[in-house]
Amino acid sequence: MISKKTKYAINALVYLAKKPLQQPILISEISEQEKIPQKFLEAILLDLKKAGILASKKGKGGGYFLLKSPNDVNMADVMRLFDGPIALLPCVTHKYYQKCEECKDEESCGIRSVFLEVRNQTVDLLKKATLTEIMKREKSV
Amino acid sequence: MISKKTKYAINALVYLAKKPLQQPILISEISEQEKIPQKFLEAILLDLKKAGILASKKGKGGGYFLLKSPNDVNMADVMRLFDGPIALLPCVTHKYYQKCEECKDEESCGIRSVFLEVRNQTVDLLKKATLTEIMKREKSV
DNA sequence: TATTAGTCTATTAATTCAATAGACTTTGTA
DNA sequence: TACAAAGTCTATTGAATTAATAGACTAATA
Repeated sequence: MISKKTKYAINALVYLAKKPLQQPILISEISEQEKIPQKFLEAILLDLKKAGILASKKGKGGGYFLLKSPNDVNMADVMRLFDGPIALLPCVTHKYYQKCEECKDEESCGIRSVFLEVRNQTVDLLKKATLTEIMKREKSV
Repeated sequence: MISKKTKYAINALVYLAKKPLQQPILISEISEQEKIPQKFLEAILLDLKKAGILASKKGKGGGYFLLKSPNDVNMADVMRLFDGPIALLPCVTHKYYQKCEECKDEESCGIRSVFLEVRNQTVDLLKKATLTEIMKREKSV
């Protein structure tokens, strides 16, 4: 399961992606519309800003807006930002790699082979799932 | 990430699958060979027994052995047993289904659509990953 | 009947998750 | 220029989960 943080982040991003470019949206608006505790949301948006996905404007008339193109924001990146690795086993991640204690030879490990395949497929799908793609899927029903 | 419990369970199952049918294997042996804390392993094996995957024999000459055929034990079932749902979102699981608070219409939700696809692909792969399959992959390198 | 080996219940330490509180800083505008 | 709006930062907390440990109990075999 992904954390609430990640889910909230995705909801907020989709919400912002539907607004006009560069238009600052209040945290309080996102919080109310998407039913996300405001203080919690503040931290999330800040992280998304630090990651270069969002930008913000302070003071009156301020708020958050998408910095990256909705085409360039995918679910794999968002999940990694908040939940860490997507892989189900540490010996199968790229950035957070950790060797298994009990494993003699990693290359010939049947368990690893299975979970490597799962990871690759999942990452593939999540990378294709951009904000644009998510909005497209919404409309098509 | 899967829990250590699940990982230990898989390691223990693969270990048992390599032994002769019906031959009871000591908990202590599995614990040592697979580097799993013995007390922790006891609980795991008990759960696998309750799930009908393993059987045990008490007293001298006792131990655990596979009850199901290695062909019928797959990673999806094992993961579900210890870690619960495989899906990344509650609105996309079968048995643990929960509606999203903020979602107006589930059928047309673009986020859900993405994560449903991820879930289905993952479950597919994990169901094919039986103990037999894992052992086959080990040899093939 | 002693010994071996699995079963059961309870507890604990550590970590992570989700949320909250409050003070601080920046900025637009009256 | 001062006030109010709105984002930023640091700290804390409660709950839940994970990983592991301890110890008493029960069943089976030689």
